[in-house]
Parts: sequence; C-alpha cells; structure tokens
Amino acid sequence: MEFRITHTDRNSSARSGRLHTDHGTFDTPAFMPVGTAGTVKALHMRELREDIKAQIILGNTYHLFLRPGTDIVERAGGLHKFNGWSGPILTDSGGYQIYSLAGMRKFRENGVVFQSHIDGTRYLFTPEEAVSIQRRLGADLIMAFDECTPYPCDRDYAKRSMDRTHRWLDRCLEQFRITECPHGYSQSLFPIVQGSVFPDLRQQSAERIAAAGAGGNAIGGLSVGEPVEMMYEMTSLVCGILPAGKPRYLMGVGTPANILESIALGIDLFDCVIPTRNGRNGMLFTKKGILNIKNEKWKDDFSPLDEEGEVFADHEYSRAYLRHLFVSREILAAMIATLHNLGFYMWLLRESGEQIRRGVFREWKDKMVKQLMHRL
RNA sequence: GGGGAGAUUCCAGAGCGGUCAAAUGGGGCAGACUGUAAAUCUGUUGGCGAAGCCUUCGGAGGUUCGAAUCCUUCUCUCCCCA
Repeated sequence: MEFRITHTDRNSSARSGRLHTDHGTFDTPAFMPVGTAGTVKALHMRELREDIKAQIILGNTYHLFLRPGTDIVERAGGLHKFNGWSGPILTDSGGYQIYSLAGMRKFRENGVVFQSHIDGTRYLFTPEEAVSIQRRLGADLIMAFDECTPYPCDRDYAKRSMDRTHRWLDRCLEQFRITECPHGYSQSLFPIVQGSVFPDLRQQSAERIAAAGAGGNAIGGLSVGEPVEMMYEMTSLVCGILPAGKPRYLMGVGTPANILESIALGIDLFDCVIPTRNGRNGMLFTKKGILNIKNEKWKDDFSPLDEEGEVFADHEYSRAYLRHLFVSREILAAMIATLHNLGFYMWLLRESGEQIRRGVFREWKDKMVKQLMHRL
C-alpha cells in the first residue's frame, strides 16, 4: 500500500491524495460503502462499479467468519474473487460487532468470547485470530482487533479498555509480521485509536498508534452516541498527532455533514451504514437536504428523484414512484434508494476532493453543511 | 316459503352489565437508524384539551344507579333447507 497527499486545503486541515493497493488506486478523501456480508446490500457489483463509481468497499470479518466461513472465502481465492469486486477492499476486524453484540460477550486479556448471532455457538476471537482470518479473506486493508468502547463510559473503563486494545495491537502486528496473504498480494494493517471521549486518553492512544508506524491509521470508538461536538473535538485532537503522511480513517462516520466536518479536520477515509441502511428505510440524502421518501407529501410529486443527482436512478424514477415502491414494500425501493444514496455520497466525496484541490474546501464545506442537514 | 347466524372505532376482528374511546392484526400517519444480528425498529391512529370534558359499538325505543354488552322492534347482510 502506498499513500501520497497531493493537495491540502488553504483554510482547514483537509487534504486530498491517492492511495494505491494491489487491487487498484483511489482518490482520497474517500467513502467506502459497507458490504458487511460480502455484499453492499441491494446492489450489484456492476452498479457499484459503473453507476456509483465506488472505489473501495468494506467487508466484515465477523460476518464472513460465521458465514460462509473463512475457509470458503479462502478457497474461492479470497473475498475479491468470491464476491466479484476486483477493486480495493477493507475488512473490519470484528471489534465493532462484538461491541454491538453487547450482552453476549466476555472480554479477557487473551481475546473476546462471544456467541454467534446466527446459531448461538460460542467463539473466542483473539488478536492473532482476527489477523489470520483477515489474511485469509484477503482484503487489501485490514484492521487491528480492538474494543470499541461504548458511550457513555467512565474514564476508568475507557483507560483499561484502551490499554488492552494497545496490547492487542502489538499481538496483531506480530501476527501480521509472521503471516502473509495466501492469495499472493500485499495487505496493510491499520491500528485503531481508542480513548472514548477523554482528551488525555485519546492523546495517549494516538501517540501509541502513531508510534506503531503502520501504513495507515484509524480512529474508532466515535459516533457511538456522543454529542457530535465531542466527536469533532476528539477527531481533531487525534488528527493532530497521527502522522500527516499516512491515511487517516474515521471508522463508522457518518452523515454527509459529519463527513465534511471530519474531512476539514484531516480525515481521508470513511465508512458508514447510513447511506445504505437508512436508504433502505426510506431516508434519502441530497444536496438540498434530507428527505423521508415515505412521507405522504411525496405521493404525487412526479419530479425526478433527484434532479441534481448523478446516478441513472435519480432521473429514471420520480419521488412519487419511489414512495409508492416503499409503501408497497417492493424490493426495488431498497435498490433505488441505495443507488441514490451511495451515488450521492460518492459525489460528495469527489466534490470534496475537487474543492480541496482548489484550496477552497473550508468555504465550500461551511456553506454545504447547513444545506445538507436541512429537512425537505 | 321454512330454519339459523350476524351488524363494533379506516378495514378485519375481540369484547358480551361497570376496570371500554373499546384487545389484537392490517392499513394510515410520523419518528429513529453513524466500523450493518436491520428490506428493521418505535410511536401514534374519534374530537378538543393540563387534569378533564364531549360524540361513538346498524336505526328507534326500553330495562338499569350504570348498556357495545340485557329486552322490544325496525332495517340490512350472510348461511342452510325447500
């Protein structure tokens, strides 16, 4: 993996660059559509590639490990071959799943014991295991095994959890060092900053993660319920410590406005379920704001879904029609909404890059954020 | 022509003397969703309103302190036998 920053914004910490992997190169800042179980729900890879123009997608260690099983994906020749996405892929380590499976998990120094949400089978995930599985799945970018600290969370717990995540990181790095991708291409391991919403912990963690010298770094444990101001504060603090020349990945963020604000703080990579999940639930994002397509007010709005949209679905279907599909619970509703939302997110990130290259991202962002949050 | 069953709030369908503005489901309306156990979940659904009040359970009468619930009658539906 190689990363090069090509431009920086004049009045913010935003930067644009290019990231190279063995499966292709893409521009940053970038958004990675979430394809948990090896599929970005409701979309064909062809749509992802040709219509949405996604450059990198995400997969999930936890889900793929449980089903179909690491072995199957490995035998298929790795995740790229298995799901037909030949571009770059990042896999999450499963740390977040174990966090969101609260209630049936047990943390030990060695790892986490948890129960499968599918059949209740108990498993032990260790840092070594998380890395080995990701080696075999074969994503280009893989994540260290961490604990995503819940919010709210007391300082004492946040510190203990963070320290354990740091110890786990050493084990991940060691496992990464002594193994290789069975599919013959190179992978890069990103460590994850934790520390909840405590500035001193975040600082410690960022310093520790920076010292690991990885090819790229991630910020985790945010957008888990804390006020957005806190999220920005932590992000800003951590970005100031993580090496400037390495890509910074803010995990799980976020809304269009969250993304623009975070780009301004120096973030390069994002992933979030919002465009896909909220899309399937009827929430659409546009340049002019957010709309709930299920609302009665769209029932006879025969104008295009999004006249400023760049995806074919934005012009081929009307709001009234999409509302009808949602109300009728038609499968096409989820497909169109996902296409639209991801198309919009891709535009947002592309445009951000463009504004950074012109040096006026800050001004553009300030103007956009308000619009983006407007409810239509 | 004879015998039987039933009419409940948008719909279906409980309730069968007070705790009923009326279960439950559907439909409608609205909200939530941030490293996806989610094509999911939540709220609301007679009218005004803070407690409370007012109009509702096919129509009209009646019994009762009190009726969606009991009686009489009318209207209408459905089923069976001729």
